[in-house]
Amino acid sequence: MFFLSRKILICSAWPYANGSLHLGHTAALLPADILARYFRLRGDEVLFVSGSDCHGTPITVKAAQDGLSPGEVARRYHQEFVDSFARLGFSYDRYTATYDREHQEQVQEIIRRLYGEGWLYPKEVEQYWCDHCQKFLPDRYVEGVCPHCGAKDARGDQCDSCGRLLDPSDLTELHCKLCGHGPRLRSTRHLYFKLSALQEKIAAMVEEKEGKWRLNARETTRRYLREGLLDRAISRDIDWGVPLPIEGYEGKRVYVWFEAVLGYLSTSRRWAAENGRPEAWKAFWGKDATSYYVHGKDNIPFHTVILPGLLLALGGEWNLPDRVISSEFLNIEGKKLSTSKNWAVWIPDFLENYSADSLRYFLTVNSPEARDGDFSWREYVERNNGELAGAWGNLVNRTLTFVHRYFDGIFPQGGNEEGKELLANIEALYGQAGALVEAGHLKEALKLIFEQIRACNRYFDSQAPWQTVKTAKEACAGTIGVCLRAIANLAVLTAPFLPFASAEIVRAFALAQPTWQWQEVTAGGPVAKPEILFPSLDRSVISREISRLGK
RNA sequence: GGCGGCGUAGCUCAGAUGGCUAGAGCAUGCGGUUCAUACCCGCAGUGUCCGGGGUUCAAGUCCCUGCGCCGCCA
Repeated sequence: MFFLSRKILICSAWPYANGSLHLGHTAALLPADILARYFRLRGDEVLFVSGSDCHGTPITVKAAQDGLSPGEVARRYHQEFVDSFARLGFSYDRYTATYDREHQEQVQEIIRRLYGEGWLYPKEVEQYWCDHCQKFLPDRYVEGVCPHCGAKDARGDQCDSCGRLLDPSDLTELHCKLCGHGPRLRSTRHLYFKLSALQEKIAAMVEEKEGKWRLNARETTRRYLREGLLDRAISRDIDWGVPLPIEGYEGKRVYVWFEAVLGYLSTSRRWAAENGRPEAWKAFWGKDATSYYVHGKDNIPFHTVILPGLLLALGGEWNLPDRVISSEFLNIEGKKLSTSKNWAVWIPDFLENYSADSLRYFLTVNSPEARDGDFSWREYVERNNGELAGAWGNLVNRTLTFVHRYFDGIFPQGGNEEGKELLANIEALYGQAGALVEAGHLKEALKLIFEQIRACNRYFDSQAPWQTVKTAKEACAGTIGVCLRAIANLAVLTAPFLPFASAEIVRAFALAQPTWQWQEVTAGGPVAKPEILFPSLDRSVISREISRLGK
């Protein structure tokens, strides 16, 4: 069959390396891995990149708290992220860190170029300076009394006790978070990016991509455009980040958000260089490629305004974001996730006791596209036991157990009319579910696949092979043959979503290199019996896990 | 405070461009089956589609307004 291989670029957001990965990150980033696995199965060429965001003020805050250097904090969490993602089954082609030298050099090169071409211009602004510490203070390092609730030690960006967003100048009795001395305003010079000049081009992009971005991404971007794009400072007076490579700006660092989105580009180039084809990345960034950007809704403007703005400023034929998959937030037990209150489920912890597949299943099937979702342990346990273990795991288990008990583990010949219909419906899923996945509707795709899993269980029941095995062995063989072929294909169809379980089934059937199309399994060969794919969870974990939240 | 999104069965969620007697999974009740991880299958429901106005032959779907949740910005 004629098949044109496409270039698919998948960019998933950069988790911030100041704490462990939690369920919120996973929910937002998971669609990227499902897409990557799907397109690879289809035979498309995929470049799936991301990395750890290792610079910026919050990391220096965390470092000060833990008595470490910012670099040590970033390295520690970066290593942990690499491990967590591997165990979650995330199949990045390249996962980097923003402190890597290659990344820093490329960011500096881009900044030099933008500066040389007049896209960056200097501007004097007033900022708080601490004489005692001899440094400019980021907003959150300026503390004082909150004008709204009177709390002491409100941060300059936000008051922790009343939750309001603030400007440092709102506060009274200002003091430096580090030394307690009073800061003063002092003028400083920053480089600004001429985003305002790109207003029309970015507006044109939004129209061009009409219907391909998630609604929240499109509307948020339109809102920014309506308000008019503003030039943004790309530099910061801090000492942890990529140094600005421009004369007169020594000691200043690149604002993390400009740097992190450029990481997609720098990581793509590194991937290409490391694979011995230094030019290979270009095809994934050109107009013939299709790009997917996957992140949480708080990241929208960085991907739909700033990154396109930088690419447009760089000139040339860049492909701007085709598909933007911005997920909503995930609540935990009905309450907003909060890392500081430990109202969160941490990935390293979660994976000690529960499987990645069951989490991938839950997050895919349970997260709404247009509003915040909810993770509750009760729901998680019930879906795991009822749908994953009960429907899919049990279908595999009952069928393979049957084959081993009555057919010596050999794939039997045969089929029947009802079976033909079932198999035709499953074959149709490759097209139906595939189209949904490509459009970013992962949940609908997975639900469609699970309908056929249930249909297969129904078929098994209605055929009652446990009876025909005694009375009509040939009919029984036909039934089991149909179920086996159904399972082999359902295993491929679920592979992007449940990679670990699928791999086991594929191994059991000895399918060589399955692809996203009907898999013919030859009768007469042996079928192995895998272990239980999805262990049932005891309901006691519900109360046990809930009681650990918030402590 | 300004802007945007959202508010649908007990629970978690589907329902572009208005035509539905409003759906799915789970949970609940009843029944069947025993190959299988007390699993699977069948049947049965249940909903002032957040409240209040309006447009229309027709509104969960469009408009206005109130309430609530979420995000962004200042």
